[in-house]
Amino acid sequence: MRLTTKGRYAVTALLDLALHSESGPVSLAEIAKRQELSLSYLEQLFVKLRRNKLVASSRGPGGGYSFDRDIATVSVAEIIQAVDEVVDATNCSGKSDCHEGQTCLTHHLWDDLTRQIHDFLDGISLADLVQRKEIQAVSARQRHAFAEANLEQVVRIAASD
Amino acid sequence: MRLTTKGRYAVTALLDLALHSESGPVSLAEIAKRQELSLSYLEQLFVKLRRNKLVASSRGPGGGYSFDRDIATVSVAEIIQAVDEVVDATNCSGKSDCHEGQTCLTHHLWDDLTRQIHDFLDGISLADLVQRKEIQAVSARQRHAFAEANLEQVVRIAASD
DNA sequence: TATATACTTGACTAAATCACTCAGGTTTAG
DNA sequence: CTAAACCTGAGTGATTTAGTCAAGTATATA
Repeated sequence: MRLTTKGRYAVTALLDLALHSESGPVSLAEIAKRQELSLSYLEQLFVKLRRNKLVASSRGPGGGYSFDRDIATVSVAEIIQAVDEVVDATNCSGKSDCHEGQTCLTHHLWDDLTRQIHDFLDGISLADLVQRKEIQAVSARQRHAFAEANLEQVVRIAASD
Repeated sequence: MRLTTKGRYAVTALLDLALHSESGPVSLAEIAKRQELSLSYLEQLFVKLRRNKLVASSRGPGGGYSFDRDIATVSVAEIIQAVDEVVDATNCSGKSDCHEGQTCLTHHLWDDLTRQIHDFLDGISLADLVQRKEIQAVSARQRHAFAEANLEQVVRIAASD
């Protein structure tokens, strides 16, 4: 289990998708704007998420991404693994012949830690996150900010006429 | 809590030190040879370990490193923090203003994870590791290999006369 | 059917980090 | 005095990160 911003972005993006998927597919452009992530980078991540059957895509106007499964079955661990490829990497690159063809002194320790992290993240689903109060609070604030930005734009367009 | 080979090396080196510190200070050269780590790299790590009062050094011939404290009070978490400097880094670089001056959607999740990892590693001391059967087994094998290598060298020197 | 929207893919890259090496020190026991 | 051992800082090649850029393809809707 590797922990980089790539995995964090993927979790954030899918959580955003979960929070806005009531009314049909959500475009990456929307997610990118709301979560302040690069659109091109999101595209890369969603290729992997789609290949791992976490999301489904629909093309054309009004298209976007939607979930392929019940979000209660999608764990954070699965999302991170989908985008990060290398599953292990906390210990001696997964193999146990890390020291002179033998296991190294602290091999078991890193193995235990990897398991610990995995179990923690595997126990949290997107549905769990959607329920969380802090996340609902942040999401509400984002909706508000987004609506304001839209309004501003409408005003600007009206003024330019 | 950042997890790199640097931290892993530090833990391995200190564990090796713990396993061989009965008879006075242990030189980095010994540790480097036994654990197959670069001596110069170990030197860098031990500067930080010493500054963080985890070990004490004695210079000159017969010198080396020894523990400054009871190894039951030295946790794995502390060792990693000593060499890795940046304590956080699993979440939004430690601050909570990660998104438009506000906390980002998944901020709490990464906070929780960081705490989880820290607590796990903080609950394991060097004394705990020394007690572990797997570690004693690996250590015994290393002692054996080391003794053999020494014998070989003695034979080679004797032959070159 | 035209066209704009949105997904899809692959190549490329600047910057940062990692995992060291190298070249010199300084201290001190024997 | 000298060799063993710690101490320090600068440098470096390889890899990874976090993207950008460019050029597509598919399709809903007008």
